[in-house]
Amino acid sequence: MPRPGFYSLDEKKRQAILQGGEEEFARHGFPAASYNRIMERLGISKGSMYHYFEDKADLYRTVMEGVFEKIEAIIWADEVDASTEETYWQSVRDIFNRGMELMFSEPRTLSLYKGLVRSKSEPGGNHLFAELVRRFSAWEHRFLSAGVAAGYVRGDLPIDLQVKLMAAIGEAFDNFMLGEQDRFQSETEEFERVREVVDWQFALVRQVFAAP
Amino acid sequence: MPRPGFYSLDEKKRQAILQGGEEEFARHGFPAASYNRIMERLGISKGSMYHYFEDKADLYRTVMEGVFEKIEAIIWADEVDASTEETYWQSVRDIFNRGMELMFSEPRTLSLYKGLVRSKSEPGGNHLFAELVRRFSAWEHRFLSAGVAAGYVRGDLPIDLQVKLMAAIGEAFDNFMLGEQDRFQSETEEFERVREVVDWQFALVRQVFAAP
DNA sequence: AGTATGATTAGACCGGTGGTCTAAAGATGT
DNA sequence: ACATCTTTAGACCACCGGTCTAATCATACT
Repeated sequence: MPRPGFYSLDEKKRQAILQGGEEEFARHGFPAASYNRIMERLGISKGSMYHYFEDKADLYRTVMEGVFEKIEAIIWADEVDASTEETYWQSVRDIFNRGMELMFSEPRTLSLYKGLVRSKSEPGGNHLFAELVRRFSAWEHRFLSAGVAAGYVRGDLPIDLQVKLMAAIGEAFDNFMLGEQDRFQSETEEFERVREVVDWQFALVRQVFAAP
Repeated sequence: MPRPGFYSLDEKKRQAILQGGEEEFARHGFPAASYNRIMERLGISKGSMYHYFEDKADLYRTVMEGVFEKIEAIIWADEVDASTEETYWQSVRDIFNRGMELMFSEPRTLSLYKGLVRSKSEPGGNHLFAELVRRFSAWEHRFLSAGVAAGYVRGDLPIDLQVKLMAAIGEAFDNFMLGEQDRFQSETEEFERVREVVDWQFALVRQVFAAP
């Protein structure tokens, strides 16, 4: 958590700091991001920065709070509709679509999110952000549980495993798209391709997680 | 590639260096591994080390060559038998079993492998080991292609995507096991649990990749 | 007005990182 | 014995995250 000094700043400066952090962390990921560089680019002295935040990880967590709220507002806006099997999978489909939109409207936000998810399996100080990761995956946990409870999602595999599988599949598709993205001539062409791949992803997810 | 100086060393010293690198890289992963620490623990001066290898990444690549050979020898020992659908999936199953054995007999080798696979999607200098990652995934590519050619593996998704999916599913299961591993009282108990989870994994892989 | 309190600054400093470079020592061939 | 080439140790560099000090500035209280 940020130190009190951070909250006594005016809104504008606070936003500037968070934005500066976002840029650096999105570009380099947490380990390679330079705290010194963030201060320099913001024109804030080291002393002040350590007056606002405990350390580099503290700023990172604070930045990720904002990311979390954005993603929560956009992707997880609606509750899952588990009234029928079709409405349930339609809800899942909606989530995928909103994720796709986010990829175009706020690629940096998505990049930050992915960086966090990736960090969970790193050796060394991976426990630093465990709590944050847990918060992020809580939603996925929630809508999968709802599916299991309603009998639409398979119950033969542990929920935790299914959550990890869902994230892993998403990452595989993301990486696949990343490898393709220099082939596109126009943004509309890219958009069409992304829509096709998201179709595949949704079909696969339904195939994998649907109750037999 | 190591400098000539490395190859003019006697076998014993060369092995000691590679082993020292293995330990450090397995414990901390490439980014957090300390090249200085490796030299200290080996009792080799910095000047010498830079006479043997271009840089930290050079040693890492060389270490990973050895890992690659070990994995190739153990896991990919036999060619896939695509004569019938059942022999094909049995081949896949064998690969999973051998991977499981490796997890117990040489956890460090597997840890190094996983560290490399993880690095592929990191921002920043991820391209450093792209060639290495390609070599590692070549085998998976090969046996999936054989499956597609024989009509046992689905052809509606690009092979590259399927390879990534296979790796992602493996990672998800690995992470799941990692989260469980402190619960076990005995090694036989752990072994039983691992066997169960690998059963799930194989069943899921067959479900996902089998041609419809 | 005077003074205390806290915010902010620049920058020295610490132990660590990967990487460069120099100068000496060791080995080798003639 | 001398010159050449290899190998060595370790000083040095810029950077990292983080600590600390001393000086400055602004605000608020007595």
